[in-house]
Amino acid sequence: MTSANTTPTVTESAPAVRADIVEAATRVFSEHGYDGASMAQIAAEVGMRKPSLYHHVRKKEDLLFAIHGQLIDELTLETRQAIDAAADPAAQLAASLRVAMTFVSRNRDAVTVFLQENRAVRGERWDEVVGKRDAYERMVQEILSNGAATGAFVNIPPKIASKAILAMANWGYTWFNPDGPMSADEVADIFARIALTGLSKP
Amino acid sequence: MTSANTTPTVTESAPAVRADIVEAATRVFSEHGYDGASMAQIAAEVGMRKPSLYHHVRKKEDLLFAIHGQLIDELTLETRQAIDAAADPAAQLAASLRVAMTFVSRNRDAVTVFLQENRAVRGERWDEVVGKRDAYERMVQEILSNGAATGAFVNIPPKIASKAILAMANWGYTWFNPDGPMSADEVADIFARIALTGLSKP
DNA sequence: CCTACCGATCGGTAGG
DNA sequence: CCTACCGATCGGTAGG
Repeated sequence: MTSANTTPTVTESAPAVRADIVEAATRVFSEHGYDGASMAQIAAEVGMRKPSLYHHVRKKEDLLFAIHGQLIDELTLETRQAIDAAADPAAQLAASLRVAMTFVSRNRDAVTVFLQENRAVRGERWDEVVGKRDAYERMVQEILSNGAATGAFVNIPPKIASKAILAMANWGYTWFNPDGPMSADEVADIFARIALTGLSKP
Repeated sequence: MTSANTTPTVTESAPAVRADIVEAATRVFSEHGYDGASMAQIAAEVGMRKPSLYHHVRKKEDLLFAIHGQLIDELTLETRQAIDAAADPAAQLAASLRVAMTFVSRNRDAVTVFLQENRAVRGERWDEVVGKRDAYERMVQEILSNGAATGAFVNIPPKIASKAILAMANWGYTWFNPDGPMSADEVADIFARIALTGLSKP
Protein backbone atom coordinates (compact mmCIF):
# COMPACT_ATOMS: atom_id res chain seq x y z
CA MET A 1 0.00 0.00 0.00
CA THR A 2 3.02 2.28 0.43
CA SER A 3 5.11 3.45 -2.53
CA ALA A 4 6.01 0.63 -4.85
CA ASN A 5 9.31 -1.16 -4.37
CA THR A 6 11.28 -0.46 -7.55
CA THR A 7 14.22 -2.72 -6.85
CA PRO A 8 14.63 -5.34 -9.57
CA THR A 9 14.38 -8.29 -7.17
CA VAL A 10 12.13 -10.98 -8.53
CA THR A 11 10.90 -13.17 -5.69
CA GLU A 12 10.86 -10.28 -3.22
CA SER A 13 9.70 -11.51 0.24
CA ALA A 14 8.77 -15.07 -0.65
CA PRO A 15 11.52 -16.84 1.33
CA ALA A 16 10.85 -14.66 4.39
CA VAL A 17 7.18 -15.60 4.26
CA ARG A 18 8.08 -19.27 4.22
CA ALA A 19 10.31 -18.78 7.27
CA ASP A 20 7.51 -16.92 9.06
CA ILE A 21 5.13 -19.80 8.38
CA VAL A 22 7.56 -22.39 9.76
CA GLU A 23 8.05 -20.25 12.87
CA ALA A 24 4.28 -19.95 13.34
CA ALA A 25 3.84 -23.69 12.83
CA THR A 26 6.50 -24.28 15.48
CA ARG A 27 4.55 -22.26 18.03
CA VAL A 28 1.16 -23.79 17.13
CA PHE A 29 2.46 -27.39 17.01
CA SER A 30 4.22 -26.85 20.33
CA GLU A 31 1.07 -25.56 22.02
CA HIS A 32 -1.58 -27.86 20.54
CA GLY A 33 0.43 -30.80 19.21
CA TYR A 34 0.71 -31.74 15.55
CA ASP A 35 -2.69 -33.43 15.35
CA GLY A 36 -4.38 -30.86 17.55
CA ALA A 37 -3.14 -27.92 15.49
CA SER A 38 -5.08 -26.71 12.47
CA MET A 39 -3.71 -25.12 9.33
CA ALA A 40 -6.16 -22.25 9.92
CA GLN A 41 -4.45 -21.46 13.26
CA ILE A 42 -1.04 -21.40 11.63
CA ALA A 43 -2.33 -19.20 8.82
CA ALA A 44 -3.85 -16.78 11.33
CA GLU A 45 -0.48 -16.50 13.11
CA VAL A 46 1.11 -15.13 9.94
CA GLY A 47 -1.90 -12.97 8.99
CA MET A 48 -3.46 -14.95 6.18
CA ARG A 49 -6.30 -17.38 5.61
CA LYS A 50 -5.81 -21.10 5.37
CA PRO A 51 -6.08 -21.42 1.55
CA SER A 52 -3.32 -18.85 1.11
CA LEU A 53 -1.07 -21.02 3.25
CA TYR A 54 -1.28 -23.71 0.59
CA HIS A 55 0.42 -21.41 -1.86
CA HIS A 56 3.59 -21.71 0.27
CA VAL A 57 3.19 -25.20 1.69
CA ARG A 58 1.95 -28.32 -0.04
CA LYS A 59 0.96 -30.31 3.04
CA LYS A 60 0.71 -29.94 6.81
CA GLU A 61 3.44 -32.54 7.14
CA ASP A 62 5.86 -30.35 5.18
CA LEU A 63 5.87 -27.92 8.10
CA LEU A 64 6.73 -30.66 10.59
CA PHE A 65 9.45 -31.86 8.26
CA ALA A 66 10.96 -28.37 8.01
CA ILE A 67 10.98 -27.95 11.80
CA HIS A 68 12.74 -31.26 12.38
CA GLY A 69 15.28 -30.69 9.62
CA GLN A 70 16.24 -27.19 10.73
CA LEU A 71 16.60 -28.21 14.36
CA ILE A 72 18.82 -31.23 13.88
CA ASP A 73 21.03 -29.32 11.40
CA GLU A 74 21.57 -26.37 13.74
CA LEU A 75 22.07 -28.52 16.85
CA THR A 76 24.54 -30.76 15.03
CA LEU A 77 26.54 -27.80 13.71
CA GLU A 78 26.78 -26.05 17.08
CA THR A 79 27.66 -29.29 18.88
CA ARG A 80 30.32 -30.21 16.29
CA GLN A 81 32.01 -26.83 16.71
CA ALA A 82 31.89 -27.04 20.51
CA ILE A 83 33.39 -30.53 20.53
CA ASP A 84 36.18 -29.56 18.13
CA ALA A 85 37.04 -26.54 20.26
CA ALA A 86 37.32 -28.56 23.47
CA ALA A 87 40.65 -30.02 24.60
CA ASP A 88 39.72 -33.40 26.09
CA PRO A 89 36.72 -35.76 26.46
CA ALA A 90 35.64 -34.25 29.79
CA ALA A 91 35.64 -30.75 28.30
CA GLN A 92 33.88 -32.05 25.20
CA LEU A 93 31.14 -33.63 27.31
CA ALA A 94 30.65 -30.43 29.28
CA ALA A 95 30.62 -28.37 26.07
CA SER A 96 28.03 -30.65 24.47
CA LEU A 97 25.76 -30.29 27.48
CA ARG A 98 26.17 -26.49 27.36
CA VAL A 99 25.22 -26.38 23.70
CA ALA A 100 22.26 -28.72 24.24
CA MET A 101 20.87 -26.82 27.24
CA THR A 102 21.26 -23.38 25.66
CA PHE A 103 19.69 -24.77 22.51
CA VAL A 104 16.69 -26.01 24.52
CA SER A 105 16.52 -22.63 26.24
CA ARG A 106 16.63 -20.60 23.01
CA ASN A 107 14.34 -22.90 20.98
CA ARG A 108 11.87 -24.34 23.46
CA ASP A 109 8.97 -24.63 21.03
CA ALA A 110 11.03 -26.22 18.27
CA VAL A 111 12.63 -28.67 20.71
CA THR A 112 9.19 -29.55 22.09
CA VAL A 113 7.96 -30.36 18.58
CA PHE A 114 11.18 -32.22 17.77
CA LEU A 115 11.00 -34.45 20.84
CA GLN A 116 7.25 -34.81 21.21
CA GLU A 117 5.89 -34.88 17.66
CA ASN A 118 7.72 -37.77 16.05
CA ARG A 119 4.80 -40.10 15.49
CA ALA A 120 4.42 -38.72 11.94
CA VAL A 121 8.16 -39.04 11.38
CA ARG A 122 7.93 -42.10 9.19
CA GLY A 123 8.37 -43.01 5.57
CA GLU A 124 11.01 -42.40 2.98
CA ARG A 125 11.42 -38.64 3.21
CA TRP A 126 12.06 -38.84 6.94
CA ASP A 127 15.00 -41.25 6.65
CA GLU A 128 17.37 -38.31 6.27
CA VAL A 129 16.19 -36.67 9.49
CA VAL A 130 16.37 -39.95 11.39
CA GLY A 131 19.89 -40.47 10.05
CA LYS A 132 20.94 -37.04 11.28
CA ARG A 133 19.46 -37.74 14.71
CA ASP A 134 21.50 -40.94 14.90
CA ALA A 135 24.63 -39.07 13.77
CA TYR A 136 24.12 -36.50 16.54
CA GLU A 137 23.86 -39.25 19.13
CA ARG A 138 26.98 -40.88 17.72
CA MET A 139 28.96 -37.67 18.34
CA VAL A 140 28.19 -38.03 22.05
CA GLN A 141 28.97 -41.74 21.99
CA GLU A 142 32.37 -41.00 20.45
CA ILE A 143 33.24 -38.59 23.23
CA LEU A 144 32.55 -41.37 25.70
CA SER A 145 34.45 -44.07 23.81
CA ASN A 146 37.39 -41.69 23.27
CA GLY A 147 37.38 -40.93 26.99
CA ALA A 148 37.41 -44.61 27.79
CA ALA A 149 40.23 -45.21 25.27
CA THR A 150 42.45 -42.49 26.73
CA GLY A 151 41.75 -43.69 30.27
CA ALA A 152 39.94 -40.50 31.28
CA PHE A 153 36.59 -42.25 31.64
CA VAL A 154 35.58 -45.51 33.28
CA ASN A 155 34.49 -48.39 31.08
CA ILE A 156 30.74 -47.98 30.64
CA PRO A 157 28.94 -48.92 27.42
CA PRO A 158 28.92 -45.66 25.39
CA LYS A 159 25.47 -46.42 23.96
CA ILE A 160 23.90 -46.57 27.42
CA ALA A 161 25.95 -43.72 28.90
CA SER A 162 25.04 -41.47 25.96
CA LYS A 163 21.35 -42.09 26.73
CA ALA A 164 21.92 -40.78 30.25
CA ILE A 165 23.77 -37.67 28.99
CA LEU A 166 21.25 -36.85 26.27
CA ALA A 167 18.36 -37.52 28.66
CA MET A 168 19.54 -34.80 31.04
CA ALA A 169 19.61 -32.17 28.31
CA ASN A 170 16.57 -33.32 26.33
CA TRP A 171 14.37 -33.59 29.40
CA GLY A 172 14.99 -29.89 29.94
CA TYR A 173 12.24 -29.07 27.48
CA THR A 174 9.70 -30.25 30.08
CA TRP A 175 10.85 -28.02 32.92
CA PHE A 176 13.59 -25.50 32.07
CA ASN A 177 12.47 -21.87 32.27
CA PRO A 178 14.75 -19.31 30.55
CA ASP A 179 13.34 -16.67 32.91
CA GLY A 180 13.97 -18.84 35.97
CA PRO A 181 16.69 -18.49 38.62
CA MET A 182 19.38 -20.45 36.75
CA SER A 183 20.79 -19.94 33.28
CA ALA A 184 21.06 -22.75 30.76
CA ASP A 185 24.86 -22.69 31.15
CA GLU A 186 24.61 -23.00 34.94
CA VAL A 187 22.27 -25.98 34.66
CA ALA A 188 24.49 -27.56 32.01
CA ASP A 189 27.54 -27.21 34.26
CA ILE A 190 25.72 -28.94 37.11
CA PHE A 191 24.68 -31.75 34.77
CA ALA A 192 28.28 -32.04 33.53
CA ARG A 193 29.52 -32.26 37.10
CA ILE A 194 27.00 -35.02 37.90
CA ALA A 195 27.92 -36.90 34.72
CA LEU A 196 31.68 -36.58 35.26
CA THR A 197 32.21 -36.92 39.02
CA GLY A 198 28.81 -37.96 40.37
CA LEU A 199 26.83 -37.02 43.44
CA SER A 200 28.77 -39.08 46.01
CA LYS A 201 31.40 -37.29 48.02
CA PRO A 202 34.85 -38.61 47.15
CA MET B 1 -28.86 -63.33 21.67
CA THR B 2 -27.77 -66.60 23.35
CA SER B 3 -29.69 -68.06 26.31
CA ALA B 4 -30.34 -65.45 29.01
CA ASN B 5 -27.98 -65.21 31.99
CA THR B 6 -30.12 -66.01 35.04
CA THR B 7 -27.55 -65.22 37.74
CA PRO B 8 -28.81 -62.45 40.02
CA THR B 9 -25.76 -60.21 39.58
CA VAL B 10 -26.70 -56.71 38.59
CA THR B 11 -23.67 -55.03 36.96
CA GLU B 12 -22.31 -58.36 35.70
CA SER B 13 -18.84 -57.86 34.14
CA ALA B 14 -18.85 -54.06 34.13
CA PRO B 15 -15.59 -53.47 36.10
CA ALA B 16 -13.58 -55.88 33.96
CA VAL B 17 -14.92 -54.25 30.81
CA ARG B 18 -13.91 -50.86 32.11
CA ALA B 19 -10.36 -52.11 32.77
CA ASP B 20 -10.22 -53.64 29.28
CA ILE B 21 -11.23 -50.30 27.79
CA VAL B 22 -8.54 -48.40 29.71
CA GLU B 23 -5.94 -50.95 28.60
CA ALA B 24 -7.07 -50.64 24.99
CA ALA B 25 -6.99 -46.84 25.25
CA THR B 26 -3.44 -47.04 26.61
CA ARG B 27 -2.30 -48.99 23.55
CA VAL B 28 -4.15 -46.78 21.07
CA PHE B 29 -3.13 -43.46 22.71
CA SER B 30 0.47 -44.63 22.82
CA GLU B 31 0.51 -45.52 19.14
CA HIS B 32 -1.48 -42.63 17.68
CA GLY B 33 -1.37 -39.92 20.33
CA TYR B 34 -4.37 -38.64 22.26
CA ASP B 35 -5.62 -36.34 19.50
CA GLY B 36 -4.75 -38.79 16.75
CA ALA B 37 -6.59 -41.67 18.39
CA SER B 38 -10.28 -42.21 17.77
CA MET B 39 -12.87 -43.61 20.11
CA ALA B 40 -13.86 -46.01 17.34
CA GLN B 41 -10.34 -47.50 17.34
CA ILE B 42 -10.49 -48.05 21.08
CA ALA B 43 -13.97 -49.54 20.75
CA ALA B 44 -12.76 -51.91 18.04
CA GLU B 45 -9.89 -53.05 20.29
CA VAL B 46 -12.39 -54.26 22.89
CA GLY B 47 -14.80 -55.60 20.28
CA MET B 48 -17.53 -53.00 20.26
CA ARG B 49 -18.68 -49.99 18.24
CA LYS B 50 -17.98 -46.43 19.23
CA PRO B 51 -21.43 -45.58 20.65
CA SER B 52 -21.30 -48.59 22.97
CA LEU B 53 -18.08 -47.28 24.46
CA TYR B 54 -19.98 -44.32 25.80
CA HIS B 55 -21.96 -46.66 28.02
CA HIS B 56 -18.77 -47.22 30.06
CA VAL B 57 -16.95 -43.92 29.54
CA ARG B 58 -18.43 -40.43 29.56
CA LYS B 59 -15.70 -38.62 27.61
CA LYS B 60 -12.50 -39.40 25.73
CA GLU B 61 -10.61 -37.43 28.39
CA ASP B 62 -11.82 -39.83 31.10
CA LEU B 63 -9.62 -42.53 29.58
CA LEU B 64 -6.57 -40.29 29.65
CA PHE B 65 -7.38 -39.36 33.24
CA ALA B 66 -7.62 -43.01 34.27
CA ILE B 67 -4.27 -43.83 32.64
CA HIS B 68 -2.47 -40.94 34.34
CA GLY B 69 -4.04 -41.63 37.74
CA GLN B 70 -3.26 -45.35 37.73
CA LEU B 71 0.32 -44.82 36.61
CA ILE B 72 1.34 -42.20 39.16
CA ASP B 73 -0.32 -44.15 41.99
CA GLU B 74 1.49 -47.39 41.14
CA LEU B 75 4.86 -45.73 40.51
CA THR B 76 4.63 -43.78 43.76
CA LEU B 77 3.74 -46.87 45.79
CA GLU B 78 6.56 -49.00 44.37
CA THR B 79 9.11 -46.19 44.75
CA ARG B 80 8.04 -45.46 48.35
CA GLN B 81 8.52 -49.12 49.30
CA ALA B 82 11.92 -49.32 47.59
CA ILE B 83 13.15 -46.17 49.32
CA ASP B 84 11.96 -47.33 52.74
CA ALA B 85 13.70 -50.69 52.26
CA ALA B 86 17.06 -49.10 51.35
CA ALA B 87 19.69 -48.41 54.00
CA ASP B 88 21.24 -45.09 52.90
CA PRO B 89 20.76 -42.29 50.33
CA ALA B 90 23.04 -43.95 47.75
CA ALA B 91 21.10 -47.21 47.99
CA GLN B 92 17.81 -45.29 47.89
CA LEU B 93 18.86 -43.49 44.72
CA ALA B 94 19.85 -46.75 43.06
CA ALA B 95 16.61 -48.41 44.20
CA SER B 96 14.51 -45.53 42.83
CA LEU B 97 16.21 -45.84 39.45
CA ARG B 98 15.62 -49.59 39.45
CA VAL B 99 11.92 -49.14 40.16
CA ALA B 100 11.60 -46.39 37.54
CA MET B 101 13.40 -48.33 34.79
CA THR B 102 11.54 -51.58 35.44
CA PHE B 103 8.31 -49.59 35.53
CA VAL B 104 9.11 -48.08 32.13
CA SER B 105 9.98 -51.55 30.86
CA ARG B 106 6.77 -53.18 32.13
CA ASN B 107 4.42 -50.32 31.20
CA ARG B 108 5.88 -48.77 28.06
CA ASP B 109 2.56 -47.75 26.54
CA ALA B 110 1.22 -46.23 29.74
CA VAL B 111 4.49 -44.37 30.40
CA THR B 112 4.49 -43.04 26.83
CA VAL B 113 0.99 -41.68 27.33
CA PHE B 114 1.89 -40.32 30.78
CA LEU B 115 4.95 -38.43 29.56
CA GLN B 116 3.83 -37.47 26.07
CA GLU B 117 0.11 -36.74 26.40
CA ASN B 118 -0.06 -34.07 29.05
CA ARG B 119 -1.38 -31.22 26.93
CA ALA B 120 -4.93 -32.10 27.96
CA VAL B 121 -3.83 -32.41 31.59
CA ARG B 122 -5.34 -29.11 32.67
CA GLY B 123 -8.24 -27.89 34.74
CA GLU B 124 -9.62 -28.71 38.15
CA ARG B 125 -9.91 -32.47 37.95
CA TRP B 126 -6.26 -32.79 36.97
CA ASP B 127 -4.92 -30.92 40.01
CA GLU B 128 -4.84 -34.17 41.97
CA VAL B 129 -2.70 -35.93 39.33
CA VAL B 130 -0.33 -32.96 39.04
CA GLY B 131 -0.03 -32.91 42.84
CA LYS B 132 0.89 -36.58 42.87
CA ARG B 133 3.51 -36.02 40.15
CA ASP B 134 5.05 -33.29 42.25
CA ALA B 135 5.00 -35.52 45.33
CA TYR B 136 6.83 -38.26 43.41
CA GLU B 137 9.52 -35.81 42.36
CA ARG B 138 9.83 -34.60 45.96
CA MET B 139 10.63 -38.15 47.07
CA VAL B 140 13.70 -38.08 44.86
CA GLN B 141 14.62 -34.58 45.98
CA GLU B 142 14.50 -35.73 49.62
CA ILE B 143 16.94 -38.57 48.93
CA LEU B 144 19.36 -35.98 47.55
CA SER B 145 18.92 -33.47 50.38
CA ASN B 146 19.21 -36.24 52.97
CA GLY B 147 22.40 -37.42 51.29
CA ALA B 148 23.79 -33.89 51.35
CA ALA B 149 22.79 -33.52 55.03
CA THR B 150 24.53 -36.73 56.09
CA GLY B 151 27.61 -35.83 54.05
CA ALA B 152 27.24 -38.74 51.67
CA PHE B 153 26.47 -36.47 48.70
CA VAL B 154 28.09 -33.29 47.45
CA ASN B 155 26.18 -30.04 47.75
CA ILE B 156 24.19 -29.76 44.54
CA PRO B 157 20.73 -28.13 44.42
CA PRO B 158 18.33 -31.11 44.90
CA LYS B 159 15.77 -29.61 42.52
CA ILE B 160 18.27 -29.57 39.64
CA ALA B 161 19.92 -32.87 40.51
CA SER B 162 16.52 -34.57 40.72
CA LYS B 163 15.82 -33.41 37.15
CA ALA B 164 18.96 -35.19 36.00
CA ILE B 165 18.04 -38.40 37.84
CA LEU B 166 14.44 -38.47 36.67
CA ALA B 167 15.51 -37.58 33.14
CA MET B 168 17.65 -40.71 32.85
CA ALA B 169 14.77 -42.99 33.81
CA ASN B 170 11.96 -41.10 32.07
CA TRP B 171 13.87 -40.79 28.80
CA GLY B 172 13.96 -44.57 28.72
CA TYR B 173 10.47 -44.64 27.22
CA THR B 174 11.99 -43.32 23.97
CA TRP B 175 14.59 -46.04 23.53
CA PHE B 176 14.49 -48.88 26.06
CA ASN B 177 13.59 -52.24 24.56
CA PRO B 178 12.54 -54.94 27.05
CA ASP B 179 13.60 -57.53 24.47
CA GLY B 180 17.00 -55.86 23.98
CA PRO B 181 20.41 -57.01 25.22
CA MET B 182 20.18 -55.36 28.64
CA SER B 183 17.56 -55.72 31.35
CA ALA B 184 15.91 -52.74 32.99
CA ASP B 185 17.80 -53.49 36.21
CA GLU B 186 21.14 -53.57 34.40
CA VAL B 187 20.47 -50.21 32.75
CA ALA B 188 19.27 -48.76 36.06
CA ASP B 189 22.47 -49.90 37.79
CA ILE B 190 24.59 -48.19 35.12
CA PHE B 191 22.56 -45.01 35.52
CA ALA B 192 22.98 -45.21 39.30
CA ARG B 193 26.72 -45.62 38.90
CA ILE B 194 26.88 -42.56 36.61
CA ALA B 195 24.75 -40.52 39.00
CA LEU B 196 26.71 -41.58 42.09
CA THR B 197 30.35 -41.74 40.99
CA GLY B 198 30.38 -40.26 37.49
CA LEU B 199 32.13 -41.20 34.29
CA SER B 200 35.59 -39.80 35.14
CA LYS B 201 38.16 -42.23 36.41
CA PRO B 202 39.05 -41.48 40.04
C1' DC C 1 -24.68 -53.21 22.59
C1' DC C 2 -26.57 -51.76 17.90
C1' DT C 3 -27.84 -48.48 13.63
C1' DA C 4 -28.57 -44.12 12.44
C1' DC C 5 -27.37 -39.89 12.88
C1' DC C 6 -26.15 -34.57 14.77
C1' DG C 7 -23.17 -30.00 14.79
C1' DA C 8 -18.40 -28.78 14.11
C1' DT C 9 -14.42 -28.88 12.25
C1' DC C 10 -10.61 -31.24 9.92
C1' DG C 11 -6.90 -31.00 5.81
C1' DG C 12 -6.92 -29.78 1.32
C1' DT C 13 -8.59 -27.71 -3.28
C1' DA C 14 -11.98 -25.77 -6.57
C1' DG C 15 -12.81 -21.41 -9.56
C1' DG C 16 -11.93 -16.54 -9.95
C1' DC D 1 0.74 -13.20 -18.07
C1' DC D 2 2.18 -13.11 -12.94
C1' DT D 3 1.82 -13.03 -7.50
C1' DA D 4 -0.80 -13.39 -3.62
C1' DC D 5 -4.64 -14.13 -1.92
C1' DC D 6 -10.16 -14.71 -1.33
C1' DG D 7 -14.99 -16.94 -0.25
C1' DA D 8 -16.88 -21.23 -0.64
C1' DT D 9 -16.91 -25.84 -0.55
C1' DC D 10 -14.79 -30.61 -1.31
C1' DG D 11 -14.64 -35.61 0.95
C1' DG D 12 -14.13 -37.56 5.54
C1' DT D 13 -14.13 -37.91 10.45
C1' DA D 14 -14.25 -36.08 15.16
C1' DG D 15 -16.95 -36.43 19.74
C1' DG D 16 -21.36 -37.15 21.18
